[in-house]
Formats: sequence, structure tokens, C-alpha cells
Amino acid sequence: MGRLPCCDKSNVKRGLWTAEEDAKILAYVSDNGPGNWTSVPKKAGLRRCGKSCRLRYTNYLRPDLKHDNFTPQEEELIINLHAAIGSRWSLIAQQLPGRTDNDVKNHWNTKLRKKLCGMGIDPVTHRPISQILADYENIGGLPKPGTRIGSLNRDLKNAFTVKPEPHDGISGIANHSMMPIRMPAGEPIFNRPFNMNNSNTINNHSLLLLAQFQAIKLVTEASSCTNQETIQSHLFSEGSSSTSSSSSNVQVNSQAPGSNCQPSVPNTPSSPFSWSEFLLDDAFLQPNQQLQQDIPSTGSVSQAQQSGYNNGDHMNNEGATDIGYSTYDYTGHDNYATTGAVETNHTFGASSTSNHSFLETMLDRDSEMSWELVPSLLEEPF
DNA sequence: AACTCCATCAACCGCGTGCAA
DNA sequence: CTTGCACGCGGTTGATGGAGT
Repeated sequence: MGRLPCCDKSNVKRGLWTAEEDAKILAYVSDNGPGNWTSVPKKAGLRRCGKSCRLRYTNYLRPDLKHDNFTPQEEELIINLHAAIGSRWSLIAQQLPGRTDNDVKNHWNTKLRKKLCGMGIDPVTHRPISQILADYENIGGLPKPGTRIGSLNRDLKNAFTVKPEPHDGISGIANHSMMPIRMPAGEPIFNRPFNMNNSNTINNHSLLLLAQFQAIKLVTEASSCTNQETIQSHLFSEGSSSTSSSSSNVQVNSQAPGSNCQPSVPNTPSSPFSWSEFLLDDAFLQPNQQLQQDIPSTGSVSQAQQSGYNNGDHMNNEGATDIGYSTYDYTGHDNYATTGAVETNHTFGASSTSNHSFLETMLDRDSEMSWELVPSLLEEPF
């Protein structure tokens, strides 16, 4: 019961594109506009899969694309957004005019991840590697050899072998190299000790969302600053948050090593979240150590509420997005839409509507989160 | 010079989602 | 309500070229 192939693989050319093929695509698009990709190969006289044509155009031939190196500002934005929303490359790319999700993803995987490792920061959790290791020691000794902690194994080599580069694209961040990335004062749920025995927690799935919300808020606040130093002080300094008080009403005393904002969490309400899914590779975690999920969600997000994400997540053919949140401009610059169409400019930090909009996008994937919990968790009204 | 290793990035793949029939 | 199609997304692969030995 496999999925049918999108085209006759034996009859299509694969591999790198020639200038001639590029010209055919461009000619087709200039005549007909982008879209209807399945019929493009036939109409344009190409022996390529329609999907491949779309990819070639959107990732390489689109006239608005930049092909030069990423600037330090772009790199910093990518890192900040990755810390906030994880590997949602298309969302991140929308904040970077002229960059595609593929560009951003490749740049992250080949450059930024290694740079963070070299700075002693785990690129998955955006936490100091030393702190992650310390947390693991706290929960019962060092992991067995071969055990994966976040992206530690994958990047361990890089962490110790990264060479200094003459042009450090993220030098501003590198200045903070061994400084822990601090969540807003009082709610450093990423920084809190990982206590496997304490079951007095809210829904663990919600914890991850809370972490994301806080990170999003943080990035938003930072992005609203115009001056680089202030941005960094928001992101890396102690006590620089708007969520100022400690999170006293909810015990948030666990964290998800390796989980970050790209949790490999089942997103269906019917499949309960378990820590073991985050710690799948961590053989030393015994089943009976899994945290309990002892608080049922109240007022879960409805399907209607959730629909925002799925509509807005996808770019339309013109590269413009459907709903407000995704055109929010973290950098404070003009919104990006490849056709030049600009939608209403929402300000995430200043608009409760857009806050909700953004949260809806997260809640769509993580629908167990209770809306009522959000303000109290953040201790700040939306 | 020959070979191996590694980084980069374009391209591919499978899956999820929206939508129309 | 179901089905099939089109499209977009994110993870992964593989070709290529440069660096190192």
C-alpha cells in the first residue's frame, strides 16, 4: 500500500539541471506564471518530474532570490528563530527576503549548527552543552557511550574541532560563546534541573509549548529592538525579560534534553506524549522513570482554532502567506512576499490577536495545550 | 601526482494538508 | 464522507570540488 509515484521515474531525467533546462522553465513561467507544476514538464518540453521543476524554480530560478552569502544579521536571525520555533525552515525563510527554506536549512546544517557547537551550545536545545551534561549527571550518571543527547553525538566532533574563521558571521553571538542562553528571568524551564522523580508537573507536552512560547516572546522582544547590542542583551543577558516574575503557580521542573522546539512529539491528541519519545535514544532512561501526565488539558484548542496553522503555514504560488502570523516581520523590516503583495503587518509582541495567531500555529501541531494555561504559565496576559 | 576525506548545496523523497470532484 | 490530485514541507542523499595527506 505504498504511495504512488508522482511521475514515471524511468522516463524522467534526474540530477543537475542544465542551462537549457533552466531556460525552458524560465520561459514557461514568464509566459504562464508559476503553478500547475505537474503539467509544466509537458508544456515546457522537459523530461523532468513536475515536482522537480517546482523545486528548481522555487529554490534556484526565482528572480527574487539572493545567491550571495548569508550576512551576520541573517545568521543571527536564523539562530534566534530556530531557538524559538525549531526547524520550521519555511517559516524562518519567510523572514529572510530572497532566501528559501532549502537555503536556510542547508546553511544551518553546514555552518550554523557547527558554529553553535564550537561555542559550546547544543544546536538542538540552544542550551550550553556543559549544562546538558550536568543535567544528565544529575539524573543518574553520564550516559552510556553511544547515547545521543540532543545533537551531541552528531555534533560532538564539530564541537571540538571547529576552527576559528576569519569572518565569523555570528561574531556577535560568539561573544557570548560560553554564556548560557537565558530564558526570561524566573521561567528558565530549559535551565531548570531535570527531575525525573517529580511528577508534580503540568502536562509535559504543554511544557514544551510553554518553552516555545517563551522563546517566541523572547525573540520577538529582541527583534523589536533596533540596536544589535540590545538584541543580544535581550537574548543572552540575565534578567532581561518581560516575563519578570518567577513561575510560582506552576511547577515547571523538567526539561527535555534534545527536544527543543522541534519535538519529535506525536501531534495527535490520541497519542499521548511521553518523555521516552524525546529520549528515545537514551537507553539509560528506564520506562518507570517516565514523567507522568497528570493534568488533563482543559479547553483544548478546537479544530477551527487550529486551522490557522495549516492554512497559513503554506505559501501560495506567489510566495505570499495566507494569514497574518507568517508575515510577521521579526526584524522589523518590510514584509516579504515574492510578488510584492504585502499583507497586514502584525507585531507579535504588541498584538494579542497575532499572539494568538502565532500560538494557534503551534497549538495546531501540539493540540494538547490548554489555552487557559497559557497566560498563567507565562504569568502575563496576552 | 594520486588518493582520501570532508564540506557544500542542489536535488530527491516521503509525507501531510487542502481542496475539488 | 471519501477519494485523488496538487502542492509544500522537512529530512536525507548524492554529486562535486577543495583541502589534506
